Amino acid sequence: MLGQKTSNIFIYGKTGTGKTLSVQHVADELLKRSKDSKILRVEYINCKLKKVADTEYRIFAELIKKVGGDVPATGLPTDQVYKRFIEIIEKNEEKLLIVVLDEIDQAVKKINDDFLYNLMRLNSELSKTQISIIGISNDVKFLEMIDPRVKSSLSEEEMIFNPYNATQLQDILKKRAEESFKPGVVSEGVIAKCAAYAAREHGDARRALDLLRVAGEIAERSSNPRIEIKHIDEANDKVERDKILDIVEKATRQFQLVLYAIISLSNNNNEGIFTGDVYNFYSEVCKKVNFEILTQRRVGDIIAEFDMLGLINARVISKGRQGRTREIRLDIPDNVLKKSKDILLESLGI
DNA sequence: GTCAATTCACATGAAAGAGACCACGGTCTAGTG
DNA sequence: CTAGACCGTGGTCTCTTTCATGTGAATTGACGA
Repeated sequence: MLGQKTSNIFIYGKTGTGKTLSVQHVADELLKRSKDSKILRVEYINCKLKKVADTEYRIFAELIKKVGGDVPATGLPTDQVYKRFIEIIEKNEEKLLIVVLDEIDQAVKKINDDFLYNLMRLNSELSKTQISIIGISNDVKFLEMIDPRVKSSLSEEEMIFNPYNATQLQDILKKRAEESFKPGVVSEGVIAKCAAYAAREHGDARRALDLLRVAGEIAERSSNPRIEIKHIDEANDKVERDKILDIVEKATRQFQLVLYAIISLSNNNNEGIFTGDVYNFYSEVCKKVNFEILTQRRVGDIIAEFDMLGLINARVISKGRQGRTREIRLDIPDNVLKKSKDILLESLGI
């Protein structure tokens, strides 16, 4: 294996299907087998994390940090960072560096695919070290949107991870339950229910485990010795609720203003509301609380982001002569709505 | 009645600016011998 | 003379604006039956 040219690998699979875990496991095994740590090095980077690796600069900066260099968070020209990376790699003298890029599709979407090309091209500039890339993506169409040159070399080897089905999820959950709960705490039915919830979310094992954990916490708090099905339901609610409230709370002022407008409008109107309505209401509120009014262009983007986050459901429709617009429907469950609104009111000082 | 052109109200893209943050190198200043 | 403070320049990043172009169907108006 060593000494030969290594392939790049491209892995595809939905979230929670064990891609990351498998890669990490394989990496560990490889490291174990190469007794001399000077030969091989594996670095893992999650491209989705904001503030860590969502630009070319930051990806290289992160890589440098991982291989033992130091680089400022900003201020250097990108090619400088690039050069520094090469220097450090050469100095380290490992034979092979495996770079795992998790959620690589996110990075390419945000930046462009040039950085991938640069990364591949690095091999020709390095004399002692070889770099091999493992790209992990949960978007199949990802390969279609990148540069053909990059595509062919990235997908030298491809692997696909299929979502877990309910039975497999049950197995995973059972194993985990044995490890972390005393026998008898978790019943068969509870696990089935848990698995069913997660299977609905395209077989996300992480979510299933989360659910079980939270349900355990809930049961414990109500000093119930056993986890029951209702706890799973509660846990599902809670996980969902926390996710939403977290988004609402952490959003910037302008996002909160737009969301407030949407919530207010959908209060007295069950039918869909439109971008124009939202913008008007939003402007009014801005005037009232003395905030700068953003352009409609920007507000449109903000609405689109809420759609991505799942707080609203926005569909582009054409109303014929009345133009094209988004039809927006709030997608926050009732039991969270009030709390969300309270947070907004307080944060905006209305 | 039918059909193509028109029109609306935005969506969507691209480019560029403002302001925050930061590194680097040069210059100035104060303390030291 | 030298270490540290202080500046100016040039870079990135995020959020935003400006300008430009795209778009799907209701509406309109011309046309032919």
